[in-house]
Amino acid sequence: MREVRIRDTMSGDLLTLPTEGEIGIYACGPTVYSRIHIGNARPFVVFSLLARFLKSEGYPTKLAINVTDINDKIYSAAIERGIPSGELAAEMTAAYFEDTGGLGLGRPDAEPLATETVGPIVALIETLVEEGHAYESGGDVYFSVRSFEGYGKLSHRPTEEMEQGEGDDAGSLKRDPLDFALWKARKEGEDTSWDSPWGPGRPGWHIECSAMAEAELGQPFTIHGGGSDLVFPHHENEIAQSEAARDRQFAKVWMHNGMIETGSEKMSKSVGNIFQLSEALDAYGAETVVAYLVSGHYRQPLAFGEGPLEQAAAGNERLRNFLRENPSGEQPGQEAAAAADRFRDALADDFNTPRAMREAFDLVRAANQSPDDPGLAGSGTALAGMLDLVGLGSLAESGEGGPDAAALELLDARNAARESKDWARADEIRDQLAELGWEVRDGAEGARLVPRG
RNA sequence: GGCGCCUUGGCGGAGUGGCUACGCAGCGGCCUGCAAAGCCGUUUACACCGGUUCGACUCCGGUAGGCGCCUCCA
Repeated sequence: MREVRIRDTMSGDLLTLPTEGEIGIYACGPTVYSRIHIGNARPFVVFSLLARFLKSEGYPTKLAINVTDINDKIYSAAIERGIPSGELAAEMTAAYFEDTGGLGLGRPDAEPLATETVGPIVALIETLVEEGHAYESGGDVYFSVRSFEGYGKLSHRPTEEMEQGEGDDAGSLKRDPLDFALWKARKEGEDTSWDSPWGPGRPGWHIECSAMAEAELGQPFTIHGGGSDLVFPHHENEIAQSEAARDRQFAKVWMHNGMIETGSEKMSKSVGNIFQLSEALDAYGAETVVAYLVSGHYRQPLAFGEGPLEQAAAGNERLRNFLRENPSGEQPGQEAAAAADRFRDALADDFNTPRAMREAFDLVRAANQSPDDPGLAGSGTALAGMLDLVGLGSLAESGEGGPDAAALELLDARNAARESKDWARADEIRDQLAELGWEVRDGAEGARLVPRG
């Protein structure tokens, strides 16, 4: 079990994860009012792979990624579509599962829905009201920011000059412009609501995550993650709610991923420069999308575009070529095993996936240089294991079956042509094989067929 | 205005006070009947100006440009 360190947003320090007890990870998932874009996919991939790595290191780990299916945006999007908001949310939740499923990384250990956590949410708000951290006002309930001393400690903001809201006109019901809604009374045109001690309504943004995180992981839990754009106000407010209510720490480590950018601008629905995950998967495939996402350090912004995606695909091809020639099976020699160790070391050091990938590529080059080096024996086995950690294990799979009879017949014919040095005929057959989707590679041990990229 | 971050070779993107990141692309070469794959070499990368230092891309200060959050946002 390696010592794993993660950069903590609150302290700015690299914190070592505890080696005792369960590692609980809560990552903020999407608000389901539309299909998710590639930027939304980043935290899903980062935290899924982090959990995978921790489990492989022997850490008991539980990853929870929520679905926020109650939100103003859902109401407005449903009205626009002319369908019930519950229907829209259910549809987009299903689309989210399908889109993220397409990444081939499996599911998180828990995927709670806000609509299924209303009971704990109401209970949490009641506690806050009882403790004097929240107050009812016209059917709404607001969190009293000034009642929580630590407010601002995550985002490092002075409470002066802060105001917040969800863009509605509820401000007049607040005692203080800093306060934010925990519960919102049902309004005209809203077709879903839940009963509460304050009348029918629904949870505000933020409170659902406090409730779901605690329900799934307890409090405190180890890592709370999400996009860096959630630091304020979302995560700041989660801390305020949970710590004010329970009087103990909420999460030990705050881990935030950087934004995906197009033309140095954040990909955002409001900017209109979005690229849906499903589109990226359709156009490039899961392996390319995952390789692209692990090509940069999770905390840094990552440039998006055709170039980066195609480069990721080309890099994958290099790895795939190697794995084709060096299938898994043989035990890794000393140097191959050392490369795998360094790969894991890089992941243990603030989950540095690009540095880990360097180890993968370095191993490929070394093994290609010295195919007979006993220390590098079993490099294919080592590499496949490394890549599996970052969701690219499928590169080691041979794909859908070998060449069919027709292709093999052509290959035989070409071999015969080459035998008699009939190069024109051989090249002609090579073209025919290309049309069937096979690329011919002549090697020392004869010609072989490889699926064309 | 407040808080924070960034600026690396054609592109993407790590990293370190002195030692090749890596990948992609280009160019030259090796191998090959020709290709492909692979290997080798290659275009002296660290925004700018000062400072600290024996030595800075890597620390400090400033300049320019860019970005994020402060309102919904992964």
